[in-house]
Amino acid sequence: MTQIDLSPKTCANCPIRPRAICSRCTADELMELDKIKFYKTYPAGASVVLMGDPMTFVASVVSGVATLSRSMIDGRMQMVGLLLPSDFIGRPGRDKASYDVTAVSELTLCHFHKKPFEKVTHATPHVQERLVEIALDELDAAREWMLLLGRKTAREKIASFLLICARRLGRKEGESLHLELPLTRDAMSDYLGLTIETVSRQMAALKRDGVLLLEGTRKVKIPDFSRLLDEAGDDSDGATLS
Amino acid sequence: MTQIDLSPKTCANCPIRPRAICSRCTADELMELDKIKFYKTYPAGASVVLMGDPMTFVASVVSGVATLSRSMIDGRMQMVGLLLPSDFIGRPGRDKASYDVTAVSELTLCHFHKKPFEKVTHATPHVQERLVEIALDELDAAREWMLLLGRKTAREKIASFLLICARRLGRKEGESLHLELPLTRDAMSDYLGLTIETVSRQMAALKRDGVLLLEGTRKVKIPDFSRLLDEAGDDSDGATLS
DNA sequence: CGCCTTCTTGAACGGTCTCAAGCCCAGTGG
DNA sequence: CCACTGGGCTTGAGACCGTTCAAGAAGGCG
Repeated sequence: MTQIDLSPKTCANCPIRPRAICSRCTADELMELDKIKFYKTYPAGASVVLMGDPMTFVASVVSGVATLSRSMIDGRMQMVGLLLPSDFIGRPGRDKASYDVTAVSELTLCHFHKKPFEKVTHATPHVQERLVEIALDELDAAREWMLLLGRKTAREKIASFLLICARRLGRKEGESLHLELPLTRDAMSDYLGLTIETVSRQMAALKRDGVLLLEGTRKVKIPDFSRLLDEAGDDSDGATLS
Repeated sequence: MTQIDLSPKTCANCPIRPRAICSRCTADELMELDKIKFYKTYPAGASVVLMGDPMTFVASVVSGVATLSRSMIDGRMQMVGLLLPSDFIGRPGRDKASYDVTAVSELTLCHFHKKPFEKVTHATPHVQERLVEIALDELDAAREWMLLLGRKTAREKIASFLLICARRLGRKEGESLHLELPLTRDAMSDYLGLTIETVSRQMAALKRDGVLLLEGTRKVKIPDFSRLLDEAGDDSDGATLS
């Protein structure tokens, strides 16, 4: 989980450029952004911001995994977003955080001070444009998740989660698909609106039924991808893998 | 529910201007938009678009209520958005509908042909800017809803729904707050991730406990707003009413 | 009036949660 | 080497909340 990247951090060799907020930027625009950016690495488990905190920056995930979550006064919590490399954190035009952001693995962010970022935003339509796309993509993901939370069974929820992970993190090896889960069972339960016990039981059930193989608790093999699709209950949105 | 508006439909007397996609536009920009817009009214119950349909337009809700929903092959469905006047439908840059859009009351939309709208979007930063805001607001609402779907009890779900309705549709009359529910029990159940029976039972329970009064099935009085806030389980986000 | 549709109410079932142990494994210290 | 510890995970038994199935009430409208 703890990968050490010794290469210098510059826009030129940035691994997330193709999908990030700056993907459409010209060389000139990149230089503008470059002036106001800074990198920071958080250890696993660290809190990046807490709901209600003043937000003085926006950022892109460069490496690692973070979660967005909301919680109720009595402690119940629901994860509302999973942030993987290239995902964007923060909202221009709002000065208080609407969610808790937590690093679940070692996490490196590319920060922009918010005020200057907003200026750049107004001046460069390419950033604004990409921001609309990102926001609308996240909106689609959130709504997909609403269907999962409101209507899917525990088993379908687990299968859907594996599907999402497989699409973004999986690697084909021969016939089957390998992936390493980015979350603990506990975090999975927060994501899926379940308890940790139910997550554990359903993982066991899917294993028993041959939908997946487990190596340890995090490494998963999917022998038959279409089987997983069925289990997730989605009306197959094509795209076997990116 | 069926209001007939005989006034001529023009941007000049548009009731939703302050919040709509065009709210920031200058007179010149409005004229550009005016060229590519057209109004259309749908009867209650009509389908506006179905998931997967080609989307040739985007639109704003002028009057009436519409819902966004997704459904699974076996018929389970989850509402993922409630569209009230001034809300925006559609997504520039995508040509297939991601959800079903349904009119739940008589519904009037202000349509823009998508292609020309996208051009205007690129040319006028004010529209782009407002689009980012709208998308991010919807994202916040969707994530709030995820907390509700994943973690709240049936009773809390009903109370939260009433709260949302009260905030956007309620009118103070003396001490108490009056509002007319925009949805049937059935649509409420789709929204809240419940069954219609549970909705009915919990409405009855809230009535029994004095949280609300019912006149018929749609007209609701809230004698004590802060009581409703408690029942919803939210960490009071201030804003008693608009 | 009868016939819709919408809503309410009741009884039984079942999926998920709660509570409580116990397992596995890595790390630590004797 | 072992014993101990703590975190993450699994497993079991029972309770509970919301669903399912079924019937009936309340309007709206011919």
